[in-house]
Amino acid sequence: MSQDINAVMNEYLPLRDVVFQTLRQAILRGELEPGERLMEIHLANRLGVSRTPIREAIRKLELEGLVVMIPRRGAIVASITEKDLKDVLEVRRTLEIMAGEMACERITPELLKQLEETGLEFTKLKDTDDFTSLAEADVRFHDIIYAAAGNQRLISILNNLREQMYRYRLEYLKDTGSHERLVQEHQEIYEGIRRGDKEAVSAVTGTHIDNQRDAILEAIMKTE
Amino acid sequence: MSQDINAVMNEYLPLRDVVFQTLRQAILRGELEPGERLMEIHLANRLGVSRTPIREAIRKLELEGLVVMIPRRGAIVASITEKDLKDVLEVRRTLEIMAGEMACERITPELLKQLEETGLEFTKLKDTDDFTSLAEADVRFHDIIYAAAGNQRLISILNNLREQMYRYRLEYLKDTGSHERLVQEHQEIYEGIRRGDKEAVSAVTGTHIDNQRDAILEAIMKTE
DNA sequence: CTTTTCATATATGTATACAAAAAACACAGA
DNA sequence: TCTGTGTTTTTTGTATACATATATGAAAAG
Repeated sequence: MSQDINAVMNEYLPLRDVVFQTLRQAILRGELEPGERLMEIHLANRLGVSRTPIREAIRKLELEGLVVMIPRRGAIVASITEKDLKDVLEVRRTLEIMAGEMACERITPELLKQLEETGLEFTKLKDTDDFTSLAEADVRFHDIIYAAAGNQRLISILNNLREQMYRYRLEYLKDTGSHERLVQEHQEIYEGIRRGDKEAVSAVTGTHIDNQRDAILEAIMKTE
Repeated sequence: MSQDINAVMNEYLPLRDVVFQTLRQAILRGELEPGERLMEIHLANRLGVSRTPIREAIRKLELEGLVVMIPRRGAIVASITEKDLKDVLEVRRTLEIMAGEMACERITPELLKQLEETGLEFTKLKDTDDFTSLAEADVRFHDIIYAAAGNQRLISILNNLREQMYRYRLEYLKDTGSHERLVQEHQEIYEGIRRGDKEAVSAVTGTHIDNQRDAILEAIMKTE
C-alpha cells in the first residue's frame, strides 16, 4: 500500500533528473564518446527542453567525473585512461571483498535464498546469447550481496564504481569462453557466504574481480 | 613558474563553483544545520548573485549527498544519522587500511620524508590548543599516505568520506586526552610504512579509525 | 602562400521572467 | 475551539534574455 503511495508520489520527476539519467546512460553505454562536446543548446533542442535542466544535469555529471568542464568552453565527455580503469577496479576489488565478508556475518535467510536463485538464473542464461539478461543477472547477484552487507554508503560507492565500467561490461561478457568460469565463481561465492566462510569468499571475490579486470583490459587493447 | 601561469589561469572561477565551495564549507562546518532549508532567493541575495549559480551549486551538493531534495520544496541540509556515520567509518576503515598497505609497497623516499615531517609537526602541536592546525596536520599526514598509494580514485573517495565527518572532527580533537594516543598511532603508522610492514600498518590504521569512531560517536551522544 | 587582424558567429555564464505547485493565512461555519 | 475552504504569498521548476568570451573565417599585409 505505502508502496503505491510512494509510486504515485514518485511519478513526478524534474526534467533535470530525466536529462541527468539520459545523459548518464548515454555516456556509460558509450553512445556519447569520450572527448565529445556536450553543447547545451544542441542537447536542449534534441531533448526538447530548455538549457536550464541541461545545465543542472551537467553539474551532476561534472561532480561524478563523467564529464570535465573546460572554462567558458563547456563540458566534454571524460575519457577513461587505462590507469583510471585500473584504479577503479583496484578499489572495487577491496570493497567487493569487504561486502562479501560482511555478507558472511549479516546475511538473512531471505537474502541467502534470493542469492541462490539469482545464481541459478545466471547459470541458466550462461549458454544463451542473451548477454543483456546475463549482465542483469550478474548485477542482481552482486546487488544482493551488497544489500546483505547492510551498509548504505558501501552500496552507493560500489554501484558507482561498477557503473564506471558499463561501457566495457557487455564487451567482456561476449567472451563466452569465460561464462563457465563466472558461473563457477558465483557458485563458490554463494557457498562461501552460506557457510559464513570469510576466507573463501574473500579469495573467490578477489579472483572474480581480477578476472574481470583482465578481461576488460584485454577488450580495451583490442578496440584501440 | 608554471605554478604562476596556472594561478593566473585559475583566477577565473565560475560563480557556481564559488557558491558550491561556500555552501559546502558551511554545511561541513555545521554553520548550516541539518534540516535547514536552502532557499534559493535568500541565498542569492545573501551571496549577491542570481539564482542560477545557486541552483547549479545545489545540484552538486545534491549528488554529493550533503543536501537532499524534496520535490517542489527545494533543498535541505542532509542530516547524518548515527547509522550513516557508522557506515561511513566502516568503509573508511577498509579504505584507509587499503591505502596504508599500498603505501607500504609504493611510497617514494620523498613522500616518506614528508610523512615523517608531518608526523613530527603533529607531535609538536599536540600540547597546544591550536586545534585547527592540529586537524590540518592530521589531514596532511593522511593525504601523504593516500598520495603514496597512487590511486586517484581511492584518493577522491577517501577525501569525500573524510569530509563527511568534518562537522565532528574538531569536537573530538578537543578531547586532549586522546592526543597522546594519536601521536603514538601516527608514529607507528609511519614506522610500519617505512619498514613496508603491511600487517602492522593495517592493524594500527584499523585501531586508529576505530578510536576515531568511538570518539566521534561519544561526542555525538553528548550533544544530543 | 602564409600570417595577422578584424568582423562575425557561436556557446557559455549569469540574470531575469513566467508558470505552477505548495505553504500560509484568513475567515466562515459547526 | 476546531475544521474546512478559498485566497494570497512564497518558492520552486523551467524558459528566455543578455553580456561576454572564444572560435571561425575572411580580408589585408607581408
